[in-house]
Amino acid sequence: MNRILIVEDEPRLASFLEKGLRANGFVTTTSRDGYEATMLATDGDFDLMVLDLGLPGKDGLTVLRDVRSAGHRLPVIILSARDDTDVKVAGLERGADDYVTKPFRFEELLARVRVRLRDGGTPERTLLESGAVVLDLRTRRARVDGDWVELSAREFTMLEVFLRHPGQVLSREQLLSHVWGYDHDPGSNVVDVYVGYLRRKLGRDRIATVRGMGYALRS
Amino acid sequence: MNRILIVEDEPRLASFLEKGLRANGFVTTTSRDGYEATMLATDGDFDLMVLDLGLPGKDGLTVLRDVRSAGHRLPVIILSARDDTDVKVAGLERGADDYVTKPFRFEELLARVRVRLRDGGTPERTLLESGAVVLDLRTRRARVDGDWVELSAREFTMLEVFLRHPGQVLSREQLLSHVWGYDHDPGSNVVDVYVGYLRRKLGRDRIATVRGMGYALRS
DNA sequence: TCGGATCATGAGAGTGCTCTCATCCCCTTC
DNA sequence: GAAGGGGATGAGAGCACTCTCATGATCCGA
Repeated sequence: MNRILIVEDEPRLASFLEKGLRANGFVTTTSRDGYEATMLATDGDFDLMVLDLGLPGKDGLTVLRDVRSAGHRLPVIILSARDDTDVKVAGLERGADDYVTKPFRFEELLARVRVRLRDGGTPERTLLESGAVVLDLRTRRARVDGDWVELSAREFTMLEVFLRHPGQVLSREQLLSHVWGYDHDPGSNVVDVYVGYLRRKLGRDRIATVRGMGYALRS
Repeated sequence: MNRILIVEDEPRLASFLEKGLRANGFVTTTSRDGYEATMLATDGDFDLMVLDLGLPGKDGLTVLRDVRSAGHRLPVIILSARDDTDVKVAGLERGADDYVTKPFRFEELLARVRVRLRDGGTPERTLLESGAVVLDLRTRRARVDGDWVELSAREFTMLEVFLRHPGQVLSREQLLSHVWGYDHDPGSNVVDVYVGYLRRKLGRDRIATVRGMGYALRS
């Protein structure tokens, strides 16, 4: 029986979270105030905190910082609005374990709550990076110079291959087999096309053409 | 430095696996024969085995069974053809840890290899079931009476909600908020439509209509 | 500088997913 | 058995993704 602290000021969303988590067997306590939330998280024995960043009064990130600096290691999942991307990154760097972007499906939150309660110690590797390019393996998005970019499935896999072979020149055949599978038509120029797509999204110079050889990610 | 035993008779695929795994820092040994493979897996100190089911001579499943009955717990990832579904299930039940369906992208295999090498003890929960319906959380497919069914993202989430609330009657509002999010238009009949899609795929009688209340999964 | 090889890219076809809308069906109740 | 409400479903719009093809641009060696 896991205890979850919900920190959310908007009544409709708070109730949505309470109902959903309780229906799934969790015990919840809700606070709509940053100061109270800090006390509860510090004093009470909660197993996890769901924390909205957009609180009036004491800000969510401040709550997080205070709880952490009091030495508490309980897992924290942040709820943030879709567009404050810098805040999100800052949240993760300052000690949040995960985040969900509003508006979200309940099952999405639930899955992350379960993950964080399951493996107490193992923080999953969700970020791959090289230079100014960061790839979030979970959300399938990339961050380039601080801006988030949405990627399609193919684009994502291709960038993942580049990031897992940093600086290396990858031939079209290698990319084909890694991204498309081992029995794909070798006459296709689909690799070129997707390099083009990635360049459009990541920036022109991020992927270098090595004439006669293939492509390489610049770092 | 992890050692991987590749058991694959088709030269092209064997080479594809060798190259890919080596490029990612693994040490590989390849065997194209079931008898030799059993010996290697039993004697040698491998950290993981990639095992093709479609071997000539001694069959892959037999290899797996023999290795297991010799008391070895090394992680085994099975490669199987797309359509022998019963074999696949049987493989998992007889002691394989994971499987990949041919033809596969290399990154897919790689991800699973990494997972199996990371958490030595924790078998991830990847199957949800109720009665004759089994949902594979990883591949986003459902098995109904032994047949695999492909699901779209929405269909998948919806079935997941049903399976996580076994036998329970779920209102349209509950389904809307769980599957579509908390701020979705309540006047939509999209829930009805997706129940229809699921029925088409799972079988007419799998989801019961409770007039005036909502829907429930039959078990 | 010229020409061929190599690469880049716009256009567009095909597909699957999601959702709305309107109509049809069926169940219940009187 | 008729009426009304709730549910089922076909049609189709809109969209994103994937990939091919053809053309245009660029590079590089002779």
